[in-house]
Formats: sequence, structure tokens, C-alpha cells
Amino acid sequence: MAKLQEATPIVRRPLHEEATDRLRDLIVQGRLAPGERLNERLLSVQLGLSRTPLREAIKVLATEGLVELLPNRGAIVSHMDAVRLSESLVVMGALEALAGELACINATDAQVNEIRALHYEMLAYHARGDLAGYFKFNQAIHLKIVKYSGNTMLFNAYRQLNANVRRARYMANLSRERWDAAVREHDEILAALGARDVKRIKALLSDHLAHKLASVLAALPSRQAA
Amino acid sequence: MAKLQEATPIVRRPLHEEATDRLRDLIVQGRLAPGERLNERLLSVQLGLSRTPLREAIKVLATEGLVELLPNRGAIVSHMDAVRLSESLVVMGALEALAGELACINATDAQVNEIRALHYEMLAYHARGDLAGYFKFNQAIHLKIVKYSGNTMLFNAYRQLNANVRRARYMANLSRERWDAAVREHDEILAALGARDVKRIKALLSDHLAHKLASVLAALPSRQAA
DNA sequence: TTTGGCCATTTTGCATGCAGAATACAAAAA
DNA sequence: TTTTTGTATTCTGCATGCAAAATGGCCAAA
Repeated sequence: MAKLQEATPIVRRPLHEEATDRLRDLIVQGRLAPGERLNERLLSVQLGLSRTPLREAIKVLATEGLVELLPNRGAIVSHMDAVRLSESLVVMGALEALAGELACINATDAQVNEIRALHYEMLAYHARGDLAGYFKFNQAIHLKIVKYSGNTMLFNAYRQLNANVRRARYMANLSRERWDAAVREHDEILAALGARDVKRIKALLSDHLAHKLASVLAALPSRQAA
Repeated sequence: MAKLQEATPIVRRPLHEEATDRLRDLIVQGRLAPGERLNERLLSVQLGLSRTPLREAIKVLATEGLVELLPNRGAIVSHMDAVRLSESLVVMGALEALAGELACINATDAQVNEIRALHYEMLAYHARGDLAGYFKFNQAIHLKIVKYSGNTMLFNAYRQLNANVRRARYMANLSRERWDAAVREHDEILAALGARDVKRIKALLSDHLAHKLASVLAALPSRQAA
């Protein structure tokens, strides 16, 4: 007898995992603002579960750095100051450079083409001047490069830092010049990946992240003043 | 009136944090073996608390990668296979290289001397052939370098990977030659740090971790066979 | 001996209850 | 008015209870 339903392991997703993902999204999307208190009772009602799995989710987000625990006073959405942001970008730069190297070596041609497709979609949004759409595919490309490095631990470390940085992407508020430059850099990155040029992609990604950091830092002070 | 007790904010440490640390130690020290089931009732009795804070601790350790959650079947200590181990070491190599650079720039002379002191203590254990003592100070040195990079996000990312790798250090079972070589490498690393030689320490740490990876990989197959 | 099914027990996942800490608020004192 | 103090309320941290899922054992059938 053939195994029917092979691909459908019908196991209900634990509520605490669901809560973790939903809360993470709320924070990353900025719907829960930095510094905002996480009222357990309120959130548990809003998410439709009890406080127990919610508290487990909060603890997880705290280890991810998205939330800060104040003993006996609950949790707040952690602040994303300039220091943390630039620190994260520096680390991500090193991780992406490594990921680029590994991806050059390990990614299949199909995976490279998958990234290429995302690249062209991103170009389309850039051409239209659609920043939100651009960001979405930009994110996807960087994540795919790290993913196709084939190093799971690298991917996890990167993912965690990235969640923290994504919250602040609106702070970047990048100029048209920087935007255009970033797109050109992406062109080169893709070319290096296609050519399997390990040294080149490492340098390109390193520079790309350094530029991103500079652009964010340049945009920050004005924001801090506000 | 002078504020008495200024320096004693007597806030009891939350049980779930205590539990997280204690459980992490149990796993890192190998007293809970990879693959071993975490029986909540049993552990809660052993640790002297209820299942609620213990479950929160388990969720935290799961996001740290020390524990694997099996929906509806609890949690097991995650396996440390050769793949995960070498993946982690590769990432740690990149992070340490970055940390070395930053430490050269940011560490104070006092901090460098602190590392130097650890180095000499390590040399003493090496001279005595005391591997356990050597490992302890070796660990401390690497952690301090990353810490004195001054990049908190880097430190956290490194710390997390390191917890996973430490469990497997007995697998390394390094040869006397490798041990001597590692000590010589540490000599050079310290010299580069003292000289604030950014390029050199980056290369040295990169190589040091690569050698460590090679040594671990060489020792692994025999272990896997057992 | 091995395989499969049925039932008792254990274990997990979650909701709820309760004590203590923190907070908000109002009245009294400066 | 501003500050302080006492009190009620809210909130967190943790223990416990309960339903559903998983596990283990036993026995019959292959």
C-alpha cells in the first residue's frame, strides 16, 4: 500500500511557536514600538491564547535580543539605538562576506539563478522607485546568499542579527544616490556569484555592508535629534 | 540623608533565568548527553522549581541551539554532529578574526594585559600537561578577545556558537604536536594584539580557527565510528 | 520470533489560580 | 503648588490542574 499523506504530517503547531513568530513580526514591523511594554494579559487576549505560551515566546524573543526583560516588571521591546544598529551591521558584514565565499563554492547553478531572478525583480522595483518593494527583494537576496552558503549555523546567526536590524530599516531613509549605488553593487555581487569569484564576492559584500552602515550612520543623527 | 544600600539592589534572580543557566551548564559540561530526553517533571524536581519556569528555560536553550524541541514529545539535548561542529567553527573563525581587528583598535592597554596574564596562566598549564586547565584559560582568552572588541552584538553571537562547540571539545582530543602548535599560535596572537597589528591578528586568528577546525575534523571520524 | 492492536500510564501543552512586587492614585503635609 | 505617604489596583512570576498526545506493555495473530 502506498503511503498516502506522506507529505502531510498533521501536527498542530505549538501555540508558543505561533506566538513567537507573531510577536516577532509585530516587533520587526514596528507595530510594537521600541520601549513599549509588553502587557502579558493584554497580548494574550489579542493573540488568543493564555499567558503561559505567551511568556515562553517573550523569553525566546529576549534571547534573540528583540525584547528586554525587566525582572518583576515584565518586558519591553528593546531599543534600537545607533550603537546596537552599527554593531549589528559590522557583524553582519563579516558574516555576509563569509557567506558569499561559501555560496560561490556551494550554491548550485539553480540556486544562483533563483537569486538572479530575485535580483531582476528588485531592479524592477528600483526602476519604479518603489522603496518598500525594493527592500523586500533586497532582503530576500541577502538572505538567500547566506542560506545558499550551505552553513546552517551561519544562517541562524545572520537571521538573528537581521531581525534586529530590519526594525530600523526605515531609519536608513537612503538617498537616491546611495540607492542607485547599492543597486550597482548588487549587480556586481551577482556577477561575482555567477562567476564563482570567491575573492571578489567577499570584497564586494564587505564593501556593500560597510556602505550600508555608513549610510545608516549618516541618516541616524538627524533621527536621534527628533 | 545619604542613600544607604545604594549598591545593593536586592532583587531576587528570576527562577527561569537560574534554571536556564543551570541547564545550560549541565548540557555544556556533558552531564546531559546529546540526544538525552529532558523530562520536565524530573528536571523540575532536580532543580527545585516547578515546570513553568523550567519550560521557559528549555525554550531559551532551544533558540540557543543547545536543545531541540520535538512537538508534543518534549525536548532533547541537541546532537553535536561533525557538520554542525565544523559549521560553527567556520563561523567562529570569521567572528574571531573580526573581533581581533576590533580589539586591536578598541581594547585598552589594561585589557590587553589582562589577556596577557591569562596567556601566561595558560602557558603554565600547558607546561604541566594539564589539558583541562589549559582549555579553561584558552577559552577565557578567546572570550576576552571577543569581549574587548567592544562589540556587544559580536560577543553575543560568538558566545552562542561557543556554547555549542564547548560541549564537543573533548572530541578534539588534540595531539601533542597540535597542542604545541596552538600554544605558539597564541604567542603570536598576543604579540599582534600588543602591537595593535590589525592585519596580522586577523590573519592569525583566522588561521588559528582553521587549524582548530582541521584538528577537530581529523579527530572526529574515529569518534563517529564509536 | 515478529507484528499489530488495544489499553494503562506517562508526559507534554496549555489554562488558571495565587502570592508578592510594582504601579497608580488620592489625600495629607510642606 | 509641590512633595510625601498610605492604599487600592494591576501586573508579573510561579505553581498547579487538566485535556490531549505519546509511550510502554500486554496479548493475540501471523
